[in-house]
Amino acid sequence: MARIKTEKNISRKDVIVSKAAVLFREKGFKAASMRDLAESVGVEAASLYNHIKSKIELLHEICFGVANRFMHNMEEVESESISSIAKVEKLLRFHISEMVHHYEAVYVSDREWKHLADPYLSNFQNQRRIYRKRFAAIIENGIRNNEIKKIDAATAVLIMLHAISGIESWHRSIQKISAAELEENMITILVGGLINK
Amino acid sequence: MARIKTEKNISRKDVIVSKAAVLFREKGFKAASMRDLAESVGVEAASLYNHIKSKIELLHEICFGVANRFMHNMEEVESESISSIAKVEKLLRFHISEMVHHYEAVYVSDREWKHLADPYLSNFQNQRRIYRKRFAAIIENGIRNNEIKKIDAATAVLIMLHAISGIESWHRSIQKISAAELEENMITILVGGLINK
DNA sequence: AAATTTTGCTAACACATGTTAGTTGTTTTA
DNA sequence: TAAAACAACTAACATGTGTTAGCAAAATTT
Repeated sequence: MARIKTEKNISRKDVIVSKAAVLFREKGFKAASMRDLAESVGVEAASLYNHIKSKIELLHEICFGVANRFMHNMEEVESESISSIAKVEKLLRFHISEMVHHYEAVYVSDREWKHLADPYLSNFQNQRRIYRKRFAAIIENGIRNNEIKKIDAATAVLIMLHAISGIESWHRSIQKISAAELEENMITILVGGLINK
Repeated sequence: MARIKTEKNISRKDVIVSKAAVLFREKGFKAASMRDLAESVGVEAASLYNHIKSKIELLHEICFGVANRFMHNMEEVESESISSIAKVEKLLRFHISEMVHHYEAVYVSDREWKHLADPYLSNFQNQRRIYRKRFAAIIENGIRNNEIKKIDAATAVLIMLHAISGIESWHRSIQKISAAELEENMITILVGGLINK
């Protein structure tokens, strides 16, 4: 009867959620079974239910954990008194950093949220829509004061957010450039495409 | 005993594959059941097997159909005698157009290929890697003759391909800008970020 | 019109899945 | 150290899954 190992301030539930993120990223939410997860945790499937309510709860935890971090950052950036381009750059750098350092959770939140069930699903979609709107508002501000090219702000947001999710391929690639280099390259291309030269 | 309706030159199998693409896009490969598919085709689940070998065969058809179209276009673009930037732009416009007009299939091929089984899986991954390499080679060429900024070509490819997959959000959005407008915006931002001004 | 092929149906199987019940061992608390 | 809480186990269930077998009707070919 080997227990799930935990460190200080990390509950057994946290361990399970984090292993779930790895598994969901690898196989997708539907294809990953509770028995798979149990094996990766080192326990029988039924034992997981001493710590969690259901499989879908794991997806909630992952998705909303990520969404909350992004929302929090958005608030911080909005409140700063810097140029629109600088705000965009800050948001992008945060996205890149999250994708690099919390790869599994961010990836799962990005790709597997469809499997959430209402009311969580609507809630999540709402948060996303609001986030994109606020991102777009920053760009529109930049367009108004001629920092940024006259483009459709919503399209720009869409491009940038999805571009960053491409870091997935970087994660998997064998001969990676460094994370710092990756970040600079992405900023160069993405912000470079916005600036009104 | 109502038959699956077909038009000239469209086999019943084609009808099934195309309905499968819609369903797989909507729910994901694993979550979409053969009974779901049967219903959307207007037939009992078992009847599907008069036309296809297995569920996974549907994914093969979708993924390789898309991959082949892209590979074919790559060959065409490579053979033209135009600038590197013009080649990149042509490739991007093709991607955008495919995403707009064959939304479901392209989306599924992009997101659900993980569920392919070997040897198809390796084959598909290979094709993708090769495609990206050739795309990167075009960019590297552009860097060498100063058309394009000095950036990591692989990162640029990664950004652009993923950026385009963001058209998914455009497809779902309620108040869309026109497809043509979308295309111009994307080209402006993506190619604008590359050009060595 | 007869023969053959195609395409649909019902029924069923074998298997994997998420989850619960009930029990036993292990930690923590009093 | 006894009691209470926690966390693991085995067994099992209900349901959903992809798929096959066998048969009937419709279309196509001869």
